[in-house]
Amino acid sequence: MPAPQAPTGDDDRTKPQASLWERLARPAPAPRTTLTPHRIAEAAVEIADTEGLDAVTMRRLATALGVAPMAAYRYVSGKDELIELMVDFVYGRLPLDAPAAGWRDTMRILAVHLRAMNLAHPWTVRAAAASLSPNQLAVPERAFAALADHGLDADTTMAVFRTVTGYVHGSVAAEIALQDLQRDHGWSGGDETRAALAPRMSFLMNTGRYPAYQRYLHEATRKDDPTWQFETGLDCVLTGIATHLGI
Amino acid sequence: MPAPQAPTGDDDRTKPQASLWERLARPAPAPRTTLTPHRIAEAAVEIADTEGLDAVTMRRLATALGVAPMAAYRYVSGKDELIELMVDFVYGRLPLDAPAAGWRDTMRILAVHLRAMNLAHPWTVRAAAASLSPNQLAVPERAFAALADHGLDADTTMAVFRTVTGYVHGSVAAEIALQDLQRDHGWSGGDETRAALAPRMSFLMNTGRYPAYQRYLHEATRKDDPTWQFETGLDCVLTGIATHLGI
DNA sequence: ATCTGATGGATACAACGTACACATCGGCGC
DNA sequence: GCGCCGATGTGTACGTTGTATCCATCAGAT
Repeated sequence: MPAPQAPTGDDDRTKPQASLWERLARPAPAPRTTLTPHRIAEAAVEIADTEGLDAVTMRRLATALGVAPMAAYRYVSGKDELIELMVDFVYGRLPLDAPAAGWRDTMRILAVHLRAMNLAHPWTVRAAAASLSPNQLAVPERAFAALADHGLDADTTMAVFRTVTGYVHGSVAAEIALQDLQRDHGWSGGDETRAALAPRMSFLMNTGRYPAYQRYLHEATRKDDPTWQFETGLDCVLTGIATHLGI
Repeated sequence: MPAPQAPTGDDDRTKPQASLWERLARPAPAPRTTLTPHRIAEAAVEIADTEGLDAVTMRRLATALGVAPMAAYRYVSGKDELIELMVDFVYGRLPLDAPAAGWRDTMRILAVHLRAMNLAHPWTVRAAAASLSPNQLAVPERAFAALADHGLDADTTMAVFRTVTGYVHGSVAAEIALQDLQRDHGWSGGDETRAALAPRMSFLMNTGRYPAYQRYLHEATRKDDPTWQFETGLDCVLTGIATHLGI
C-alpha cells in the first residue's frame, strides 16, 4: 500500500489531506456548472429510496444526473464518499429542534425520529458507518445538550446516548431486514409473508429444537405491530437509564 | 422478471422449492466427494475473518477450497445463500448452554456472548439478515425458555428479546464500525486514531455547531473502554426491562 | 459391464468501480 | 477586447465480480 499522499507528478503546493466535509465547506470556488455535491446526493438518495442501495451505481447515478459516468468523481473520491454524502444528506433532514420537556422526552423523540428516518430510507441501516459527518454529529450534540445539568459525567452521558441509539439502530435494522425480505419477494402483508414462509418454518419447527419459539408463534397477537414493539422496548430502555443512573 | 420456478427444459418432477436448511437436513445423498456445505462455510468464514467480508468472492473461496470457481454453486444457489450459510455457521459456535440463575442472568450472558461472537467475526454485523436459520433460531429459543414462567404474554416476551438483541446488535455495530475504520487505515490505539482524525475533528469543532460534543471530548476518560460502555448500557437495558415490566 | 444421475471444470458475459488522457468552458490579467 | 489557464465534464479502457451454460467424469445400482 503506497502512501496516499502524492498520486504522481504533483505541484509543490500539495493540499494537506482535506476531508470531505472540509472541502464542502469551502466557499464553493466556482458554482458555474450544473453539478454540485448537493445535487449528487439528492439524486443518489432518490435512487436508493426507490430502487434500493444496490441500484446506486456510479453509471446509474450519472444517467440520473444527465452526465457522463465519471463526472461525479470530481466531487467524491469514490463510491464510499458518495455513500457518506448520502447518509449526511438524509441526516440533514432530521428534525432536531422539536420542543421537549426534560431529557427523557428529548431522547424519546430523538429515537422516534431516527426510526422514522431509517424507515423512510431503509438503506441507511446498511450504509451508516462511523458517524463523523456534520449532520450525523448534530445528533449526539442535541442529546448531550439535553442530558447536561443532570449530574452525569461525560462518560456516562455518552453511555446513555450510545445505549439509546444502539437500541434504535439494532432494533430498526431487524425491522428493515424483515421489510427487505418482504419487498424482495413481493409479499405484502404479515399474513402473506407467513404463508410464504410456512414451509420453511414448519420444517424448522418439526425438528423439535424450538418448542418455546413455537409456543410464541401460536400465542403472539402483535407480531405485525412493529411500532408497538419498538416503543415498548424504547420505554424499557429509557426507564432503565432513569432507574439505573438515578436521573 | 420471469417466474423463478422453471429455468429452461425441466424434468417433470420439479423439486417444490426446498429451502436451504431443508436441503441440508436431507440424509446427504452422496457424501463421496470433498466438497460439503460445512467445508464451504468453514473456508468462507476463515476468509472473512482474516481478510474481511469483501474478500469473500466466489473465486477466492474456490481457490481456498482447491476447486473450480463455479463448484460451490452445487451447494448454494448464490452468494446470498453462501452468506446465510456463513452466518449460521458462526451462530452454531455460540455457547447457549451456560448455566444461569434467572432470566436476567441468562439474558446478560446471552448478550455478552453475542457481542463476543460479533467481535470475533466482525462481518456478521453487515451480513446478518432475517434470522431464519437453525442456529440463529436457537438464540430466541434459549431466551424464551428463560423468560417463561414470569407471567409475560408472548408479545411481551418477544419485546424483551427484541429489546436486548436490538441493543446488542446496534451497539456492537457501532463498535465494529469504529474498529473497521481503524483497521482500514492501520491505526492501532485510541490515541493514534484520535491523532489521525484530529484535522477532520478540529475542522468540525471549529464550526461551533457542536459545543456539547466538544465538552464531551475534553472531559471523557473512558472513550477507549468499549466493554465498559457496552455493559453499562446493557445493565440499563436489563434494569429497564425489570422495572418497566415488573419482573 | 453398463447405465444414470450427481458432481466438479471450463468458458463466457454483462455489469461494476475507477484510472487516465482529452476536450471544453469561463473568469482573470494584459 | 483578447488570450490564457485552471476547473469541469467526456471518452475509453481495464481488471474484477457474480453467475448462466454446457461439458467431462465418477460412484453405485442394475
